[in-house]
Amino acid sequence: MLGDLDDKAVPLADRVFDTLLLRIYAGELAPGAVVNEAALAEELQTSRGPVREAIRRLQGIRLVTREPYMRSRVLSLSAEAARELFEMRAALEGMACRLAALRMTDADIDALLVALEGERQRVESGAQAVDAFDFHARLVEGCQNTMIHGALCGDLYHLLRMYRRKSGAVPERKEVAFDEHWQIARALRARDGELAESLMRAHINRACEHLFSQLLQD
Amino acid sequence: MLGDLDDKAVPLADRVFDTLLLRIYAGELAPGAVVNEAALAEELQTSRGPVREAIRRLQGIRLVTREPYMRSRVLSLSAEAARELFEMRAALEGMACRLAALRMTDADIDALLVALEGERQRVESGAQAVDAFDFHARLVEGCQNTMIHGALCGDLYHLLRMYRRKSGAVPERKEVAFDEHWQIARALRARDGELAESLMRAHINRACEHLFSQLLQD
DNA sequence: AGAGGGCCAACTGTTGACAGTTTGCTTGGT
DNA sequence: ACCAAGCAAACTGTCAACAGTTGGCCCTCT
Repeated sequence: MLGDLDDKAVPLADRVFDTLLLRIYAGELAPGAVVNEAALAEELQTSRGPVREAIRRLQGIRLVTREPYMRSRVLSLSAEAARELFEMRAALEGMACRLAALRMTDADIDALLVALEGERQRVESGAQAVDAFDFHARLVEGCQNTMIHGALCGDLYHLLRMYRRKSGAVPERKEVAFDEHWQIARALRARDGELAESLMRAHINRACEHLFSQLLQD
Repeated sequence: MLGDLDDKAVPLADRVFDTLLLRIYAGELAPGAVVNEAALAEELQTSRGPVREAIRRLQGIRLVTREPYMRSRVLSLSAEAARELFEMRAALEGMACRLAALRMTDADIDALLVALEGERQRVESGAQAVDAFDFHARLVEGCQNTMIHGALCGDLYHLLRMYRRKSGAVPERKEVAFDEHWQIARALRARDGELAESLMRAHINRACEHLFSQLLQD
């Protein structure tokens, strides 16, 4: 009863969901690929029930298509959908930024600035920056709106990752992104929500254009 | 082969989903009420499979809580969650408005103005305005972003309906709402996305405050 | 009488079999 | 060679039984 601490029962469907999400991230389930309940069930050593449930959840967050009786496929990425994704992100993350400027504590903002400075040194020293520190995530948490947080860090983030993967790993935008982050942080410090929002929107628009330029090289 | 046009097979799970959604709307499944798979299955003359799937979909759009092995309940409404909902709506619908100002055709905007004028006459003549004409829905379609459209007319709309129900039927805000709609439409006509967005945000904020004043009367 | 622990009922999670629909291949006709 | 109808395999949807977990009831002990 001492080494038996895994007493939190995790439903199979949840684990299958995580597995499929990882496979989509890894490109193992590439965009457009069919998602077969029976095949996955056999491969993952389970029955079709949990697999079906996991697929339905993926359909719920739009990572997999759904059409009754027709086999579902991993979402295929289009430039049009990417545009929509970034427009939605600009709307939500801009608002998150505005709210964060009103609601984050001084201590939180200071901590953010410190982390940003650490990031700068890491980038300058040429070390491969660990992505562990995520400026955007901290900001979105700072807005104190779980609904916006859930949308940005959930559904939208999954989609964004798919596009990032498609256009190859992030190539040399770290320095310019850092400057833009720094500007936003200063707006937060000045409690200027209006400015913070428009800076964040511009930042996201530039990221969008950058991704498009990568995308159109095919 | 002529009267046999219902050849679209509709899965049971979909119909159960619609049924449950309607029951939540109607208050038959009130906020906080437990949602029992077996009981619903028996009542709806089906097995637990489709019912389970429908519940999982409701959980996906946050209308029902989810916690493994624990009975799920219809979301209970809080003032905090209402604030978050309106903040998110302001972000998305504001952006939709801005984009619509850029993308709607002149014809579409004219049609919107005509419909708005018809609405005005209907309101002035005292006739119970049919809610069929929805200014917001038209606008959101005009932004040509299916992702934002899906979020606003899907998940968020379901939640909004629950709050509207809780605070009783819309009491006398039709005229003032009409004026605000008119202002927004004029901004669209002038192709002023910036103005249209801020007008829409203000409009939503006022609706939010109005709902809060109703809500706090308990 | 109140607190703590163990049992039972009800519910959720999982499984394998069965039913209905789609898809692509085959087959016959032109 | 091409097209259409039809057939068969594969897949999704549905079901009923079984396994695992939770929450409340009752019983005991202090």
